[in-house]
Amino acid sequence: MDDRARHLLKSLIEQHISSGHPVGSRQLAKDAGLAISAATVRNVVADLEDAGYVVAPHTSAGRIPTPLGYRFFVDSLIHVTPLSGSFQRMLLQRIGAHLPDAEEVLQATTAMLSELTHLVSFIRVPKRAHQILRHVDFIALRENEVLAIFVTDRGEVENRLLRTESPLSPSVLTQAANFFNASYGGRPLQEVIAQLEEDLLRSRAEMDQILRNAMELGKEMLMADQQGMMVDGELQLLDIPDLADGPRLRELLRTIRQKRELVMLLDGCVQSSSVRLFIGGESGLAPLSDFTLVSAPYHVDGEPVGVIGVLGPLRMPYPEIIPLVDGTARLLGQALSRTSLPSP
Amino acid sequence: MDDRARHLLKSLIEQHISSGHPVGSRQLAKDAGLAISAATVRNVVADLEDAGYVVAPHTSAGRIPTPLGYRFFVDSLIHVTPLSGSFQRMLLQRIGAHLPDAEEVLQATTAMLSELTHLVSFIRVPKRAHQILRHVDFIALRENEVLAIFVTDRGEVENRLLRTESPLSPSVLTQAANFFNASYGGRPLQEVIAQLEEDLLRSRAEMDQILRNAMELGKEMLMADQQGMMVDGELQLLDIPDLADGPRLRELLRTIRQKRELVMLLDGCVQSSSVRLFIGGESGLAPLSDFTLVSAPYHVDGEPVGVIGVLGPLRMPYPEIIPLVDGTARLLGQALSRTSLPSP
DNA sequence: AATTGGCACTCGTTGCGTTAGAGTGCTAAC
DNA sequence: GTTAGCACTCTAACGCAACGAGTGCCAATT
Repeated sequence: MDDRARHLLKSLIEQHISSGHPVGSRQLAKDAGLAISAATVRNVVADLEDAGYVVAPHTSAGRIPTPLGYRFFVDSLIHVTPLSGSFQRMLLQRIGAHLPDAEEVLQATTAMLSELTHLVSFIRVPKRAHQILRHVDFIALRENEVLAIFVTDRGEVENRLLRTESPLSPSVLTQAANFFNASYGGRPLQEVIAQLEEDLLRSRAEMDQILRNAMELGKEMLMADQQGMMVDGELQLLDIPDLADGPRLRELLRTIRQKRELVMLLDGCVQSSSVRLFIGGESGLAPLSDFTLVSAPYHVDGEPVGVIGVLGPLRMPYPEIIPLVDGTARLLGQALSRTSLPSP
Repeated sequence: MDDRARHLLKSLIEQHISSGHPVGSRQLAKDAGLAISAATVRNVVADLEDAGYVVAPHTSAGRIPTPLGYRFFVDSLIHVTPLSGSFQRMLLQRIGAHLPDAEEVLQATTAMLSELTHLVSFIRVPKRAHQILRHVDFIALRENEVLAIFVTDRGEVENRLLRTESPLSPSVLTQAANFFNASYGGRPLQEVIAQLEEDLLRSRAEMDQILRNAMELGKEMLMADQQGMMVDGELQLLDIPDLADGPRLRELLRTIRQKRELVMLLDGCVQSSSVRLFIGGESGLAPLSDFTLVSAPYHVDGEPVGVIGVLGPLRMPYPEIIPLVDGTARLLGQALSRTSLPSP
């Protein structure tokens, strides 16, 4: 493909992104800024169609980009410019306003991303496997109910009500908690679970029951990761005039709701070095085939722990969206990292 | 209004609820089961229109009920039959499956209600004011960060990261927690807050800082009540063919999102003796004027603590919806009450 | 060999008149 | 008080023609 064709394809896609309509040869010739007639444009565009980058919705209409066309566009036709320093500072301020509560930070970040992009945004929550178990508590609530509380070094708290077969006295519970803290405290959650599993096989002490329950709670905490995803801005989807309602939108919303598939998709991006796009059917998920997903992993203390992203129509302003998602991911990681806390 | 008119109005509304179309005199005469001609029906319906119970969308169409018509319908034309025992047992089983975790119970209940009614459902979460503070913990996470954890007798846990000005040793924190538990434990949250406020004025001890923070956490727990609402089934709104998209739907979704107004509305129903309906504009909230809200308070241990409800188009199957909401409220209260727990 | 203007052709969109049907209100008869 | 009949109204659906945007192709031009 020669230079002129690339330029025309770029111009065509840009026009279609901003107008939403199919782009005709006449308009394209005018807007591309080339000293070229509409007829010549037609020839070139016909080649682009043969190559699969654009299609005509019907015989006598202009062309619109195919997913392949968008892919080529983002890969080879545009170069994204990083966010300006002042803009970054603004975002960071907005994200960081909710420190030190990590959950609130995540919520604020999705809300912000959705607002800035006018798209649905989501965050794959940070993995907990490497968080360190800081504290465990067993609290007697009523006769046969014990509340188990796990606290990690990042301030995440998970709790669960346990039913016990026989009433346990507060002193037994305190003892159990002390033992627990001594044995398992200060170690990564993942290790704790493994250790618990092993210990349970060996010992058959009277604490079995509470140990077992605690282990399950620990497992649940890790398990929660497997469906930990925050979504914001679903309403933005209703504002897309193109696919206004249609069954595809329904399908998409349901997919977002169910999370499972999306989470699997996102988890494949955690190790990516940078921003990553799934345009149209590239994700392999049927309900996404009319949409584009832009994702970027974020790192906490150097470890890639989660992914943020936005989801919208194929026709989205990529040159703005991509740096926004990328930048937000970096800033989020920065905000959540230990080093971000002001030293005393 | 005579008996026949009542019968016709009832029949008209039932037909419109099931078909969604305006109901004409011919159809109505046939379906009402009266030995009456269409012409007679026309006369009666004309009176009903004068009385404001029905309107004709345009000159040569049948009639559809007005909000006033629906109001009369639910007040005087139908009598709701309670849910069957076996059905109640089924629901209770589904609700209770998630005990003893109250939060999960609430979530399961909204999901169930939404699924059964095919409407948006929501729950005003139980008020915490009367819950008893069972346990407080202060945990040192890092240099200047302390995690405060409050536990109530119902197993609700709230936590918050506090920044302290100077590093606090674990022993100081333990001491603080012990003091806290001894002074304030076992009392209703509301009292705890009041007491804290008072104590803070008097003492100027070194614990001031942590006390103050703890008080704020306690306040936050109560405050959280003020916007505590769960929503499920927003997607159901998209299935309403009538107002398919339109700006009203958007407006409604936004209102649901913002919660504030809805929460205020619902709070007005906590003291109601039973199920309560807001048909059309009756709520005074403009975005609800094309919808009906059905709410019912639920009681925990005899105290009215929250409200559940559904939201849908004016044209909803009231004779099914009303007992469903009412029954679910009762069962939810039952599930959450202490007495529902199997005694040892 | 690439480019361009011209031209016939296609097809979606828009606007308009026509028709069919449903339903009403009214009146006169029962 | 009820009913049948009838003229009238209004919407929804359909068909049709005009319009215009856009294409593809060909022959002429550079």
